[in-house]
Amino acid sequence: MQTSEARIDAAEAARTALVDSRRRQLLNAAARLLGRAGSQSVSMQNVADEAGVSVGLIYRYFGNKQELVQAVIEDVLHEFSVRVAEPVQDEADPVRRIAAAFAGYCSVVQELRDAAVLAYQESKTLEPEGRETVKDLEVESAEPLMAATREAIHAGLLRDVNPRLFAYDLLTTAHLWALKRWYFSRFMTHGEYVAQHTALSLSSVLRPEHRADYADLLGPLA
Amino acid sequence: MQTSEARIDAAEAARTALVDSRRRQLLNAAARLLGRAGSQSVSMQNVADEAGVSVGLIYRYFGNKQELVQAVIEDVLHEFSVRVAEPVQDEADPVRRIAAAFAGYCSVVQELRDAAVLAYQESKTLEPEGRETVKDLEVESAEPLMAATREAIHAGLLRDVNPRLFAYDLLTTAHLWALKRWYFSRFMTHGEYVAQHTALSLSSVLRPEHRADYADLLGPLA
Amino acid sequence: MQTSEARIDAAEAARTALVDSRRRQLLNAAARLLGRAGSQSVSMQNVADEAGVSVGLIYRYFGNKQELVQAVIEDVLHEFSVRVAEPVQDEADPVRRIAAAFAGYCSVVQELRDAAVLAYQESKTLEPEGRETVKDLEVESAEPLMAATREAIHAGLLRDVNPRLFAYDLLTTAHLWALKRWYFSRFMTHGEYVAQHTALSLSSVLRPEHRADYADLLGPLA
Amino acid sequence: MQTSEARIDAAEAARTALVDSRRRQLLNAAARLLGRAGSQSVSMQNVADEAGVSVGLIYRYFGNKQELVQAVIEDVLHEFSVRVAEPVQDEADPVRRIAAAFAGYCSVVQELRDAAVLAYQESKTLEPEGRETVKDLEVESAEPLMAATREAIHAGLLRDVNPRLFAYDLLTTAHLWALKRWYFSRFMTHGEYVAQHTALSLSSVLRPEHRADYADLLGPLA
DNA sequence: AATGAATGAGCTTTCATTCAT
DNA sequence: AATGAATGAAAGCTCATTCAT
Repeated sequence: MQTSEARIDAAEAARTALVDSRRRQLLNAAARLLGRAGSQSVSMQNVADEAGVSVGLIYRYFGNKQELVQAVIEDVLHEFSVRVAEPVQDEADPVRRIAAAFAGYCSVVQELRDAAVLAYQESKTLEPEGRETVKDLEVESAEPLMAATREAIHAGLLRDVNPRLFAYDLLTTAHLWALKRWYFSRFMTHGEYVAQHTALSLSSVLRPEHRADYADLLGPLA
Repeated sequence: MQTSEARIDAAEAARTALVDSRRRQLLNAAARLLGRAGSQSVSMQNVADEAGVSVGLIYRYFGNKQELVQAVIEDVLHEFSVRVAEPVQDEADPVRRIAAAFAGYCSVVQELRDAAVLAYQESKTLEPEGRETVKDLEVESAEPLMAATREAIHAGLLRDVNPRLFAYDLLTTAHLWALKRWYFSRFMTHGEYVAQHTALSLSSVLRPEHRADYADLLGPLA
Repeated sequence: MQTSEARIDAAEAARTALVDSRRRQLLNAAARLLGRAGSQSVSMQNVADEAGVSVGLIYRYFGNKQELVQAVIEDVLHEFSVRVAEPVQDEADPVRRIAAAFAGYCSVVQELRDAAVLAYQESKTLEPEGRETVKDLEVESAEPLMAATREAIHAGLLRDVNPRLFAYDLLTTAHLWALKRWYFSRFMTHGEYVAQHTALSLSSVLRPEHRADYADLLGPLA
Repeated sequence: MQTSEARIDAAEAARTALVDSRRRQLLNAAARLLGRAGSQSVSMQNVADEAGVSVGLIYRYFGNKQELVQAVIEDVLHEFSVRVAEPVQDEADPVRRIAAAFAGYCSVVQELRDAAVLAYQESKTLEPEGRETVKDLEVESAEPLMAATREAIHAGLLRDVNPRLFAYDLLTTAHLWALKRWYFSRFMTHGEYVAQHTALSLSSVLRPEHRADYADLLGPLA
């Protein structure tokens, strides 16, 4: 038997769930629109049409357009963090964990290409506060890489490199495929892009005595 | 004593000079604003105000807003190409030429900070044709680096790396300071950013037998 | 009792009715202004003010200014066709039907004065496609007159005149009151204008042996 | 030997001549523009370009755009009056003089088509005062026809028709070819248009006893 | 909760007009 | 007398936002 509070809680929960699903519906519609027609085409009317609701309804879930755009970006970055955490867990060797994390970033970028470019294009239009949040999320998404790097250095596998620098370079290298695909795709596939950047990065910091252990990752640079 | 033709030529020259200086004035004003905010947030009225002229005047020098944005971007990229060519010439050693070219890119980026971000943020908003021109200019600006890289490989100083990949990575690393300064400046100066990336890049491709020759460039990674 | 479908249909119908009344409101406001001044001198703001709505609203009902002007003209011409068809039906005698049709045109012109001038003044400013539609509508509105004329000729009442020429002359004569009222009203009323042109037109083509039958229409020319 | 006043007069005359030729140059340029690209295209810049002078210069000869447009229209109407007076003089018979005047109007209309339409299209945009002048010029151009009509009536050749009505009808019939050529040219040439309207008009007012004398003008209606 | 008609500020662009040269 | 660079008001149009239903 339900107490009155429990009933209220249940109702509360139901409402929250509804709100969340509406927000999700709208965020997805906006993301779809961005991917299909670019950020130019994101008008409130277009988002409403794409989501199959009315313009007015959007304002029940987002205070204004700014907030919606902000939410879309944060949503994408969140997706990033989540999807990158997985492939890293299985790997015991810290160097191989670096490679796995980088590969993870790259595969998410490849999949969310258009959305990933968004952060670079729209960040200027955000409120300072929102911009900070976006930056925080980006830094956060580099965490797994940074942890693995620190560990690898500590284990004496890598030279004494600044982990924040090294990790962020790898993160941006992953992003770079989205921004500069037009160039790199002229002479290499995304797979080659990932492999060769893995090799170059590790080659720059792997201590000579351990290079042989990671010949498979270094490829021709071994 | 002036002939009548000489007088006409002089008048022509004066007008051309005036036109050029006006274009420059407008390009600079627009670049300042576009660097600060995206082109979506910059109105022609804003540009006019920033340049201290009337809206109407802009249209005497640029057909429409699109053309103005395009011209600003091309102008920045041109500046890039020009300013980067110099520091490279003096260096005979191809590896040191790579370092010099990278340092050159980095110093131009540092100086034109806001403008340098433009190409990344606005290129998606350009007309396809204009986009191609921008891409061509960007690729062109990587030429000195690519030439030095090829030479260094040919001289047996570097491992067998893809020069297009290696050179473009360096180019984008230089650009990256403009995009991610907010992060890197938390723990390093621009000078350190340049030095450490020079070291990392060379470290990844320098053949072991030549590392000693470039200890000054490799720093702690030597 | 209403079924759910019936309720939806009712809502649909209500919306359609609202849309129609809005369109009408805007068309009337625009027609009033366009009749007074040319479309070049009439701004969308003017139309909005005249209709008592906002500029933005006009664009919900008409894609752009061109479309609005086009719609106003077509609306007037449609009104013409509709209002002219009536007075003709009752008349059995084809000659008297010509006179009735002409009188009909003239009375509509008199009533829609300003609007009637529109087609003459704006047709050159329309898109080619729209211009064709306007021409078609104008030709269509001459149909009743042309039919009556053909019949009268076939009945041997009129000389062998080109019906397309004769009918169109009458149509434009009716329109002409709107264009040249400033002149004709100096020395005659609209009623006299109609009577005397009826007389002149019939006088030019009535076979001598039937003139006496239509002395009432020929007046002093009998 | 010149007196001082004579010298001043001569200078005055020279200046007046220069002013006139400049005005002419500009009016012709504007008329050419109208004929080629429609009234939409008449901007001060376009007129200046067409005339091969600067925009500023136009304002030395016309106070503003309004005045220029007005002058163009008046110029065309003046041309009308002048060119119509000639063919009438040779004809002694007043009925044939009517036909000659009508033919004269028609041929001028045919030649100045685009310019003739102008009066109908732009008159709404003129100042009230200018509009009056245009009307006066139009009435004036009907003078020869009216005189001939009066004479023909007085000579007992025509029925007792209102000469102002009859003459103006003919004048507008001439104009009508410019406005409705798109229709009439479907089934007749301009020559046939003139001949058949001459026949119709005369047929409506010629006294029966004189029809035979003008069988050549009446054609099939004889 | 949901709709979408209505608003109006703000954008890009044009062009008549001025005025220093 | 002649130029044309410069101005800025005003146009057409868009779209974030509101609110009666």
